[in-house]
Amino acid sequence: MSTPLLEKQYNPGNVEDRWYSHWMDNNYFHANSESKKYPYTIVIPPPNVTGMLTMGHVLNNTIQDILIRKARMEGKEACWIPGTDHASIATESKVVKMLQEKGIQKKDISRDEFINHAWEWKEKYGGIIINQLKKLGCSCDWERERFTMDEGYTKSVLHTFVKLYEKGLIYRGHRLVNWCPVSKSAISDEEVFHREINGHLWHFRYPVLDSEETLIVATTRPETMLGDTAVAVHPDDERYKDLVGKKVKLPLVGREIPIIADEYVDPEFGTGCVKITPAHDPNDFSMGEKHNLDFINIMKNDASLNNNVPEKYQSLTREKARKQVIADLSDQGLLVKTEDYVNNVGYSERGDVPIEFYMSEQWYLKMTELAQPAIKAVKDGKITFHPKHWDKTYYHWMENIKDWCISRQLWWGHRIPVWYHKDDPTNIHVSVDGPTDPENWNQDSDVLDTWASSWLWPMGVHSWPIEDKDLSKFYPTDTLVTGPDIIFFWVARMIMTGYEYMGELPFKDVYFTSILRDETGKKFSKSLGNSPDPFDLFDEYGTDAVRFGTMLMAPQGLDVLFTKDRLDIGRNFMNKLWNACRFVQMNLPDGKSIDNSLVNSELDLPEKWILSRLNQAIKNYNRQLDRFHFNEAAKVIYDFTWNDFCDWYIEIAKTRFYGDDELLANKACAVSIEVIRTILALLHPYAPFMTEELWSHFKKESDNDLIVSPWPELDENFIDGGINTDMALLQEVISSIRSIRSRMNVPPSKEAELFVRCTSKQTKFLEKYAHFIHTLARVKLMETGSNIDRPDPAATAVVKGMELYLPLGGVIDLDKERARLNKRKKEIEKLLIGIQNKLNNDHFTKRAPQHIVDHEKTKLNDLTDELKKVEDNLEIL
RNA sequence: GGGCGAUUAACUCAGCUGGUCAGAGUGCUUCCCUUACAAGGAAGAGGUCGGGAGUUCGAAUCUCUCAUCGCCCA
Repeated sequence: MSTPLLEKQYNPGNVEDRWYSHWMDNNYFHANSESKKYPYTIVIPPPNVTGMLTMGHVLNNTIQDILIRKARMEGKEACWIPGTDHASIATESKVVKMLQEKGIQKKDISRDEFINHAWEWKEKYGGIIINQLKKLGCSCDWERERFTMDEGYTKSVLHTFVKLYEKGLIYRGHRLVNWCPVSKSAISDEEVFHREINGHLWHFRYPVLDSEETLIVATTRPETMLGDTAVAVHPDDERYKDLVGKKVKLPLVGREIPIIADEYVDPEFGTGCVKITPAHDPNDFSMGEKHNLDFINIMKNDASLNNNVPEKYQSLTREKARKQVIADLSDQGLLVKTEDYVNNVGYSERGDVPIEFYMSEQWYLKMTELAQPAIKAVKDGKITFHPKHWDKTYYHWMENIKDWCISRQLWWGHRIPVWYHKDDPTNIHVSVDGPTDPENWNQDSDVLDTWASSWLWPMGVHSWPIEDKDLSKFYPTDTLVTGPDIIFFWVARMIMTGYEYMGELPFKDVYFTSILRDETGKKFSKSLGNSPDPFDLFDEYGTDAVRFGTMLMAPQGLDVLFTKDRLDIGRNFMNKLWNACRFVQMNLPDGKSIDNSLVNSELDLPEKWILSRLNQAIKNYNRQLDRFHFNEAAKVIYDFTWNDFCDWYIEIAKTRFYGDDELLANKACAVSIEVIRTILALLHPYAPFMTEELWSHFKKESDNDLIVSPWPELDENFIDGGINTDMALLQEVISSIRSIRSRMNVPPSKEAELFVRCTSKQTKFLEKYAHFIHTLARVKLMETGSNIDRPDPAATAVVKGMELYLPLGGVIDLDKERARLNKRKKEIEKLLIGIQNKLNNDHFTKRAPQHIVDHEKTKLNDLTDELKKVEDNLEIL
């Protein structure tokens, strides 16, 4: 342990990259599928291949790293499989934009050319987030890194499609989809979010054919009237009963369309008379099917109007078309009124524009059957969600699951493995490798939804569908750590594929992380620009401090209001531990090694106490980690290190180091090192870099690097309630004296005298530890005993029946002293009333457990005694 | 409209199986550059645990209800 002296401050920049390379060079992250060790596996939620590290990634991946590093230290075959996904829509839109900047339009180049550009883009930016994860310290098995468009993974995806198709679960359907006019693709329900928009409700007059009458319809989307094929009223609505079966002449278009009756119409809404546009509204769509109406699609794929509307409106954007329709109806006197109206508009998550409901041919996957085993797995407790309450959200979605539109009108992604015969397009070929005579076939031009590839992740990262050692060793995985926002997209679907293909769950525990928000409660997002760049934070605070600080502030299952000020806690803690180590290192005896076995020799109270507290900390720490309470585990190690070890034990150890008893000093040294080594090991998963650096100064020669050192073992024998009580008494005595000194403004340099009236047992105790009292409270113990007279004037404190007197002569402020004693008196009286009420209650003494009753009795005695002493002292003043 | 969650000190939050004077960090006040650390040390002020009701010998904790805020779904 003759390492160079630590610097006064911890400098993260100097150590982080060095240790990461060292770990990589030693292959510590790699998991061996031949190993006899019990596996512990995590698959990373694959980030978007062209994405950048966000604070959300920091939170999420730190948790995974904590789990995997702990498992590794516990002697498991720890395997954390990293990778990225191809993020079909996101990547394609980035590539389209990049090409546009170069003056290239997507429509002007071939599919192959576009794909080549996309791969170039992926090669250029794809590695960034991986390197960022390395900077964060993630101990992933990089040899196992996967990308969802790797050759093998692609085979898995296509294989799945073929299997599901053959099973009859995949079908092609012509229906309304959520259409994003920006990416010009269908999107799933989950990719649509709703926004409240202050819009209008327009009332139009439609003339009834062969009649003087008119009907008034109300709509929030006037432009769609160009596609109306009916007007509907409620069958029981007396106002319109006579009109049902007649026709209206659609203004602007001139089409004659029927007036139909349907119970779906709400007579209370608007005029009770609604326009029906089956090709552009889901409700109208089903009504169209029911009443056999015409379906007139009036839009192109960018939501501008097509040739199915009068020439005047063709090619107008939907916004312009709306204005024009309103103006024209108004000119013809058919606009009755315009009301303000708040409606909920669906937006495309990716394009951030209102979606259209658009008729198109898409591939769908039937979900109900797949969902059943997945529901059961959670119900039976085979898969546990943390926090638990997410299971309700999960059940609700799963039990009302709808068919999944899995095709996307994009080029970047897994192309659907379906071929249509050139002579007869109804002749379909479905296979992974395609037809043997490809010249006679056209492949479907769509690609699969990205989630239809990432739902295979826990098995697809291996060789599935080929069984091999990796797959059998590392499937199922143990824990999935992800955000609750993708519970449907990803988590639920992985459980389905797990059961469908492996016949087994994909993971046992799912930990849902907090959602990070800024100080004002807004979600961190790129578009708002309110998310700090993690790398600025790493530079400013050190990566370990960011990791630790983030974990400390992330409560389970709640949102986190993130401010970087809160990382100060992390940085200060790292510095504190660094300096505690530095101090111990400075006090190592020159040239001699410390006999570690001294830890097990006969020890004095402070040493026994710190080892007792240490083992309690190990116990609590393990417990909090086992139940995925990462913030509370962080707090356990923080409190122990700072409050017990630094504030008390090290201060006591100083008296050993500066004293003249070499054996005591050596024992204190051995115990300090033992404690430090244990703290470093426990903290390593949270703060891998600094702990490894410190470990290199404190490890025994025979020790491995910390990352592969054993997890600290809990020894319950060290946990000793009696020791804790004794030490608490000593601490209370010292604190009380400090409090008096501070209250009376006694300068720290001045030593005071202390008289104590107490029992002979307490006398023994105080005399035994007089040295600590002297050093830590800066008083000289003068006299103790049952018949000590109170010096006058003196400040007093009552501690567990002991009366402490500090004769401070002129510095005593009698008013302050009286005020304080009175305050204490009131506190005690209030407590006593509470206790007496309990003890006078027969129900309490009869029904409460004996130890609770006994405890109340003890409290009664102690407080009564203290009250008397406080009162006595008040009287003297 | 349905579901989930939150409400504890000035701020941000812990508080597990109901029981041991309701805790932490930050901020605030006072003192201290004491030879590990001023990114530090010592002491201190500050809370009818959102309101109401109930269960219980006993409720921050369990139940109901109301209020406010947030999220998800339709």
